Amino acid sequence: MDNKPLFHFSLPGMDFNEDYEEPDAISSPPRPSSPPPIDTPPNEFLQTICDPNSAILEDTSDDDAEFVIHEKRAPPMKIDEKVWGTLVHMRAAYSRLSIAEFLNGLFTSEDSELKKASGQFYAGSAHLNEMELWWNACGGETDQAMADWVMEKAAAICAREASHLTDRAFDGPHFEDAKALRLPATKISVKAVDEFQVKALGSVYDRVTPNLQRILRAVTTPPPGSEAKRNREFGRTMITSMALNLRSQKTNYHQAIMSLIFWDNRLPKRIVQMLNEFGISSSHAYQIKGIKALSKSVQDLARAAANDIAKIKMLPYDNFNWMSRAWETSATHKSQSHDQVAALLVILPTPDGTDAKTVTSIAQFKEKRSSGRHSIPPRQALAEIIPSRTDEAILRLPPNDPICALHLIVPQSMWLVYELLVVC
DNA sequence: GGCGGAGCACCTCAAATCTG
DNA sequence: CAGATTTGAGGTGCTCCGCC
Repeated sequence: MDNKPLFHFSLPGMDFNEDYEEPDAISSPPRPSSPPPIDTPPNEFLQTICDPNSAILEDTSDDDAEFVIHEKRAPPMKIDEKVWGTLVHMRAAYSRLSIAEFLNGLFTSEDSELKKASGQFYAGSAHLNEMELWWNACGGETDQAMADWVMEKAAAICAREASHLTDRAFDGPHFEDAKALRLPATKISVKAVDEFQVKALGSVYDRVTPNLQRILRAVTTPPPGSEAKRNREFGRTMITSMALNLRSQKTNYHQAIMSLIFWDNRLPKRIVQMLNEFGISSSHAYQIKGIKALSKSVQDLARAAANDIAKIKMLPYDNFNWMSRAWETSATHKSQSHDQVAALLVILPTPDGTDAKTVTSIAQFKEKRSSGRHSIPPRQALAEIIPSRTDEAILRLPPNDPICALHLIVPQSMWLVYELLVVC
C-alpha cells in the first residue's frame, strides 16, 4: 500500500526524511518547551517535535525545579515556526489529511466543539483577511477561476438587491421604495411628472442597490487623466433603471418619464418600441395611455384653478401668433410652434395687501371711472399705457423663452404671469 | 383572481411614389 | 399632371402574461 503523504512542504535547509515512520495518531506528541531552529536538520527537528522519548521531554531529573528557576525563558516562537510545527504534527499524526480536508472538516462539521472553534474564527472576521490573502496569492483579477467565483457571488448579491425591488418586493426591506418606482399609465399626473428628478432617483438607487452601484461606479468612472467632464451619475441612474425594468416591466418610473419626453419630442413609434426593448422607455401603448392620463390631470388642475375664488383668472381666447420656437404643448398636438386660435387659462398672482375679490371687483372699476379716470391729461394717460423700461427689458427675453410669448399677451404693466395652464 | 404592461393585429390617414 | 397605389406612422382594442 502506498503511504506517500498527500502534501509535501519544506523550509530552507529542511526536508522530510522519506524513511520517517509515522507514529500512532492517538499519541500526539507534546509541544516542545523551546522552538526548533529553522535550520535544524529534519531528522533532529522531527525528533524534537514528535518523539515522546525526546531528551528534552524526558528530562525528569531532580534538577527540574532548579531548571525552571534558573533557565532563561525561551524566546516566543515565530508564526512560521508555529505553523511549521503544526504541519509537522499533522504529517506525523495524520499523513493522509490534507490542509483542504482539514479546513473543510473544521468549517462544515456538525460537531459542537468544532463549530465553536470555527465560530471564533468568523467572529474576528479573520476569514475576510484569509480571502484577501488567497485573492492576492492567486493573482487577483488575472486568475480566471478566482474571478469567476467572485463575480458569481457579486452577481448573486446584485440580483438579490434587484429582487427586493421587483419580484420579491412585497417580502423585501424596500417595499415602499419599490412601490415608488412603479408608475401605471393611468396614474400619470402633473404631480408625478413635476416630482421626477434623475438626481433624486439616483439617491434612491444608491440607498437600495449599494452593491450594484459600486460595480457601476467602478465600470463607468474614467481612468485618472482621461476625459471627466460628463456627469456619470445620470448615466448610472439610467443603467440601473434599465436593469430593473428588464427584470420587471412593473418597475417603470424612469421609463415612463422617458416615454413622455420622447412623445413630447415626436420620437417615431418604432424608435420608442426599440427603446422599450432596450429598457430605456415604456412601450408605445403605455405612452398613449400615459398622455391621456396626463391630459386629464392637467384638465382637473385647470378646473380646480378656474373654480378657485382665491385666484385671479384671465381667459384669453384669440388667434395667438406665437413667436418663433415658442412651443405649445397639448395632448393632441404635442409640442408645436404654430399660430392658432386657442383658449388659455392664466392664473395671475394676487398683489400684496389685497385679494382676488377686490382686484376683480366690477365696483372698483366703476369707482375709478366716477372719480375722473378719464379726465387725466392725454400726455399722462399715454405715459401710463406705453411699456416702461422694465417692460422693455422683459420683452427682450430670448425668443425661445415661453415667458416672452406670454408677456406679449399679458402686459407687464398689469401683473406677472404666475401660472399657465393650457386647456385642451 | 385582479391589475397592469407589452405584444399584436388592425384601422385611419397622409405623404410618397407610380402610372397612364 | 392628375389620379391610383403604396408606404409608413400614429392610434386602438384585444389578449397574454407576470406580479401581488
